[in-house]
Amino acid sequence: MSDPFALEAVDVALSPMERFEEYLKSKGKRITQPRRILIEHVFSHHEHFDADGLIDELSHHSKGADRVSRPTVYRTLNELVESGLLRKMEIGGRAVYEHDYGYPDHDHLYCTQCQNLIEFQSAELRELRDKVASMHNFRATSHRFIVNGVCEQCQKKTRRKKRRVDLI
Amino acid sequence: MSDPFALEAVDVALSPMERFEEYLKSKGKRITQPRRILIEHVFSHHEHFDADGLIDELSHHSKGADRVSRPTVYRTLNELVESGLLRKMEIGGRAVYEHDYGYPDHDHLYCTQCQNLIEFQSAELRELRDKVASMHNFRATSHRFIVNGVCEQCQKKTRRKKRRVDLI
DNA sequence: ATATAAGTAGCAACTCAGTCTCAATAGAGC
DNA sequence: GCTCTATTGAGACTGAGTTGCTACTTATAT
Repeated sequence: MSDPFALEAVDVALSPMERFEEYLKSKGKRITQPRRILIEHVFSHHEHFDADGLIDELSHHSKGADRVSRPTVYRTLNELVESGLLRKMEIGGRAVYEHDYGYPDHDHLYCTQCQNLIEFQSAELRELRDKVASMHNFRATSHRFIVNGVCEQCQKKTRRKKRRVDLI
Repeated sequence: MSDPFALEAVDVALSPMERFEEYLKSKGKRITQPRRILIEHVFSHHEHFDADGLIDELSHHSKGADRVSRPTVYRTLNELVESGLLRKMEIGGRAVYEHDYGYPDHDHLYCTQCQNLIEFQSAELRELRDKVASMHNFRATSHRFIVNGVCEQCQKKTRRKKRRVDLI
């Protein structure tokens, strides 16, 4: 049973690794082992993630060759955001990252119960944003729209719990 | 020359102080001097502010009677958010507060150049939010919409600077 | 291949916002 | 005023993220 709202990846000419190499070269930076490990890791699955998780996986629980230190995880995440490969957002005072390169623009529903992020796309939102911006002579470059609430599953769980309580 | 988009305050039965007292009583909490000082201070002007500013004004540069300690500033801010008097948001990894009680719902344009927040209201946004939410069987309770970009004044400044450079 | 120069990794120390502990104090109700 | 309990303030602490520094890689020239 597939999610009818799941977002499709966008076709891109270069792999994330290649794009990152372009970026590094353009900045006179070097393609190093830790940077390779990190980007490989980050683009091997498509979930939202935070620095802490990466540090756990790459720094704490890692044996020799593919270990990356804490500062380097942070440094490289910043470079990935800077280069447009990742998008960073703050949710509940916590930095969360997601793929940007090769992934369509979208916004999020945030379930305050299970902390899950649900993605959605809306052309109308973009239009609305640009309309409001132009009304204020504001040159919009990006936006962050997060809807807080309770997702379908958590609503069901809560209802079930309530019913159970009612029986007592 | 007044801002044609300035938001109007909403009429409310109780003053912020009175509302806060209601809240405190309902929670078995006490109406103390530091809490009074803080809320008085916070509702005496209508800008966006952060904990740091309050600490500066009330904790560092304050003489005797209306001094409030750093932990108490943080504690009370949380209570003010909890009680619905203030709204908290994260911008650039930094917590920013604004009046909620007696102030209409709105969202923000954030100028990445001068760090200013411009408020705007949009009924359409609310409708759009609820439409998207219901499409996902999501029960929306609130949202945060921040448009990043450059405000009118900063655009002018930048253009001027560019022109100056062009002359060289 | 090899030397060389410059960028980078890792460590540990640091910063900064926010929280916690705890002893002393001050509200609220009697 | 007295008592009980919430609260304050000081300082210690936490956790995310950053920085200074030295040893090490990487890129490039030799």
